[in-house]
Amino acid sequence: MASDQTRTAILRAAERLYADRGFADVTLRDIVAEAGVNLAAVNYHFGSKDELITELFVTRSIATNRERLAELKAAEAAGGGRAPIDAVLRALVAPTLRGCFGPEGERSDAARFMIRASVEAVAPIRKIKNREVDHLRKFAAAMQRAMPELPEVEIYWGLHFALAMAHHTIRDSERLQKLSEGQCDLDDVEAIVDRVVNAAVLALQSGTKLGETKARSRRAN
Amino acid sequence: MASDQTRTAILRAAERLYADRGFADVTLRDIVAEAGVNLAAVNYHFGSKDELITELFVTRSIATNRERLAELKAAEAAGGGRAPIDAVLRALVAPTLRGCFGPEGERSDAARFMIRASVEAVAPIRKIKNREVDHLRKFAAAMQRAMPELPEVEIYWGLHFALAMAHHTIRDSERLQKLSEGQCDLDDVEAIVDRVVNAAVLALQSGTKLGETKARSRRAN
DNA sequence: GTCTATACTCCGATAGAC
DNA sequence: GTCTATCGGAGTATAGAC
Repeated sequence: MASDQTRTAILRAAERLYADRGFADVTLRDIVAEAGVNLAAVNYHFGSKDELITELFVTRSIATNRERLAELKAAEAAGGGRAPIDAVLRALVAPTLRGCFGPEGERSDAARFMIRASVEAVAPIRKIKNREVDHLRKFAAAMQRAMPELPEVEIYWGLHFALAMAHHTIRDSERLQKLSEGQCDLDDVEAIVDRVVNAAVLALQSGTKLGETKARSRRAN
Repeated sequence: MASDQTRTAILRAAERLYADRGFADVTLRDIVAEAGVNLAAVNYHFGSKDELITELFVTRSIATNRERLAELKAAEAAGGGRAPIDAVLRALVAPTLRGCFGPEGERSDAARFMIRASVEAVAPIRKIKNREVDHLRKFAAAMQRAMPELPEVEIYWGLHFALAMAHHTIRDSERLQKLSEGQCDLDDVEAIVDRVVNAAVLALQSGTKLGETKARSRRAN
């Protein structure tokens, strides 16, 4: 059981240091010093630095995905197997956003770690995100139930754009703050969620009107 | 003038190798071998690996920003100092998207390098992107001229979401392909541009209707 | 001014003793 | 399971040749 203590100590120290200083600035030697364990223990317990990062990210990712699905199930149950489109999109983006935003001082190591994971996009984390497709398919299906008349391809674009706005808000919140000179309030998580959901719902319906805008744009040139 | 040859050889080799294999897998020793120059030449001409990457990215970035501004000026000139909102947003996202997409086989080293820069988000490139605020402010101003009745804060959110959709489409095109099983066509650049612009225009107007959607969502829960 | 050879520091990984 | 010692390879710094 001393094994588990060492393992856990490494995980906690790594999460905190990565959250504080980012992936690029933290070495395994920093982590083991913080955890009070030996350097070789990392490779013994995790195999490699990348696999340590993978385990940290997967753990948090699974928790977020669980929340997402729970919200989706609840919304669909309330609607008798079919949730309105904004509720589906809310279930998709809200858990991620809630996990990252909120009053800056109160952010947990886990929250700040996930922000770093979005911003720095290190190799092991990119690999995992590319395997998220199966999970996303469940939301695509729910979106189709919500809008059965919409062409399937529009569903995928809409889902894609919804994630785009959510993740980009996490990743580039600093630039948005600077650009707006503080006018965009990033401390009110629920307001951000409303904003993203709202924009995503409209974006979802925009694909079917592509001909009109194209014509208007061409006329302007 | 031998100086310029060495410098240029390093830049070309670096851009090509980074485009082919990504930042994480390419070392300075790979680059100097490809360029046929000595290892120390990199530090002599650029100072550090990060500054080499910075120079590559800044060069391409300036070119893209020039295209963006040219399109914006043209659109505003055609409208007598005021362009329609979709033309402004098109000027913002089209040059970036055109530079990255198109038939996969025909992509230049520069295009593939910029895709890598978006996907891997390495430190020196993140720093530059955070300094792009001044450039974006010109588009915020043009957006305000196009929609003078819209609250300023909505302009910033709209600009933010437009960039979100454009960049996320570049960054996660692979996942979108997999999710849609090839239904989302990423070879037709202009269609992607139309789609992003269209969604961004609608997203821009969504912020003012926040109260309504919130009420609808709450009712659904 | 340019370029080269070489050495230095630090990283992640591993073999083997305990 | 844990630790020591060490490895190859990374980016960097510098002395000196041209």
